[in-house]
Amino acid sequence: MAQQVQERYEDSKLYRIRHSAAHVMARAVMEMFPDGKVTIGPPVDNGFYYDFDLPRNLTPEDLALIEKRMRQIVQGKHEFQKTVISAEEAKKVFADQPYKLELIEGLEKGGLDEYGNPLNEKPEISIYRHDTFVDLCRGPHVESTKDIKQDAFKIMSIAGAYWRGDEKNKMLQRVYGTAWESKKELEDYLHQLEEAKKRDHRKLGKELEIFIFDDEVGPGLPLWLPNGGVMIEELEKLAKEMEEKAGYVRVRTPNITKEDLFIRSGHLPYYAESMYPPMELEGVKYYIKPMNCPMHHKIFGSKGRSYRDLPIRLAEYGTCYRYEKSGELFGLMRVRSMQMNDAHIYCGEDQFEQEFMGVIDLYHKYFELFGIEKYVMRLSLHAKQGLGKKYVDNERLWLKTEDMVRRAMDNGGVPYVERTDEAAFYGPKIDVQIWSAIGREFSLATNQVDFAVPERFDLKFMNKEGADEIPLCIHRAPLSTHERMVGFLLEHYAGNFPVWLSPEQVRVISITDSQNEYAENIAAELRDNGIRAHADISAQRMNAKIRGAQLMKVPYMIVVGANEMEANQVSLRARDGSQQNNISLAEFIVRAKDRISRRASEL
RNA sequence: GCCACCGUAGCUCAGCUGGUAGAGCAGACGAUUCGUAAUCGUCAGGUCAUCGGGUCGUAGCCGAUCGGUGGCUCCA
Repeated sequence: MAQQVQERYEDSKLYRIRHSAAHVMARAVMEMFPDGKVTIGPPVDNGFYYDFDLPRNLTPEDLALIEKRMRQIVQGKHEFQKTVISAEEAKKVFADQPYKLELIEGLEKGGLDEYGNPLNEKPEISIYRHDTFVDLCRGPHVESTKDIKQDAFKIMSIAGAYWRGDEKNKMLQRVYGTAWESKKELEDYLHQLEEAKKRDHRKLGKELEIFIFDDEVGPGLPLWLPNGGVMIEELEKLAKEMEEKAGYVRVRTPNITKEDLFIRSGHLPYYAESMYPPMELEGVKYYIKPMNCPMHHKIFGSKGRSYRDLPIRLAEYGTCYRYEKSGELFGLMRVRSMQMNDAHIYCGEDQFEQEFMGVIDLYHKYFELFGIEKYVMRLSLHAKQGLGKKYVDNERLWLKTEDMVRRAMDNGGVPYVERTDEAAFYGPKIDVQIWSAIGREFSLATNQVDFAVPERFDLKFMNKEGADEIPLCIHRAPLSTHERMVGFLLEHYAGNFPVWLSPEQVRVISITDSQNEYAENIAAELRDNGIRAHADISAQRMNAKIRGAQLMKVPYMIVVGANEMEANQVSLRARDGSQQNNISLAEFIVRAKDRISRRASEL
């Protein structure tokens, strides 16, 4: 049976509605600011935006007025009319619009699109008109403004954005809007945004007492609270088990190192901006490490290696510090201090595919365990214009290693998308892209090929022919950093962690204080069995205790009253509200231990 | 780093256009001894982010700094 082909967003009616709504918005804004300059206004996920260069900053009141005016405009039922014109004509139409003139130049000269990226062929130049407003635009649009439902769009926010996405350019004002086919869809979307806010890891992290930030410690430097500490311990335990099975060995390396190491690695010229500045002692500069690789390279190079020893897989949960710009920080997802689920695999070229796919396999095991389904594997490639700047200047090796990765993924039948200009400076990589609750995209895990740095470290092994050979290095971090992973898991589970990951696994609740001692004994016995439990013997009523445990999303509540104590039993209430009354503690322990040992998702 | 917005008790928030602060929860204490998501009462808690300025006077005005939020740029 033929599989139904999903319509591309670019071909959908929704896309045309949003693109057209952007034009209508631009018209409303230009009415307010006749001297304002327009730039571009494309559809995006869930909506659209338009970038303006205006004589003054827009205010929230302005946005309300713009939205109101847009409603009037769409009701005018103006047709969108396309006209193909020459570059000369276009320049006349947009004579007082410098940004449009720049775009026309780009189109005319050799095909640059609106973001300044090269196009394969010289495109035609077209303009779209609705009523009084004309915009340089390749379309497509809806037929008439009446296709934009006046109650199915909303202006969302105002933000700064650089012209053509380059921070050297002027900052424009970007107005974001959302538009849908019906009022219902808009309402659903807005509701969904509200729901997403509830599972924002920054909110949950505070409520569940996972981590905090403190002004005196500094931005981007999370303090892990006891509950967060437990999760980290569990994640490390998981990683160590999995890596041991997969043939990794563990190493440990210092947090600071002499400047020389990063000069040799090549990180300093590429990476200095993201590093904390050096400290100088007795004439020697030391840096806090932003990554562990160079030290692992030193360990590999610390003795002679034979092809018989390869692959060598060095693993470490290394603590790194990166000076991310202040505006880039974002809860736990983007921090300045982090612990990476790091490892470096040194192998020969003939072993590459197996090792690389071994890592991908590890990813899949983790994702299955966590039930992670919404992610995209991205093959991140170099860009020619970045050679010698962002990327090591060796095009031949770039193309070769990119092809090796592509082939390995294809042979493994693993779906992925390709993106240029996203590689590491030393080689291509597979990034696992995920989205935070509020919709921001992040690379969770990464699997990178390094064809450049081993040579700089003079790493070698003796091959079968008795000759020195430079190994390839695979950098990988399937469990990301503790920071990003915990942030992601908070949102993924909305704080309802599986039992093995839950900071507090069991809360024992006494109904009256006659059962307090019984409750404490039960908690102690659970702890003897390796289960994280404590008794709530506060003077609150049982209902309040249960509420407290539910709010902290404790998976199991053991309730004990006079009946249970009399019969030497317990009653179980799980986080999902299910109950199992008057069972033996031993029976519960079997259940809890089963879930924990299997790292099961069910309660 | 850039643009915009925000910063009031541990937390969530109220405080109209300036007349020197209030609630709920949490906490302490007391009472209550209770069957699956909040028992009642009392008390304690803030130099309204910080610093400077304007004003007879401000938590509400202006400026700077620090921190946060939404984007941009950048990234695990």
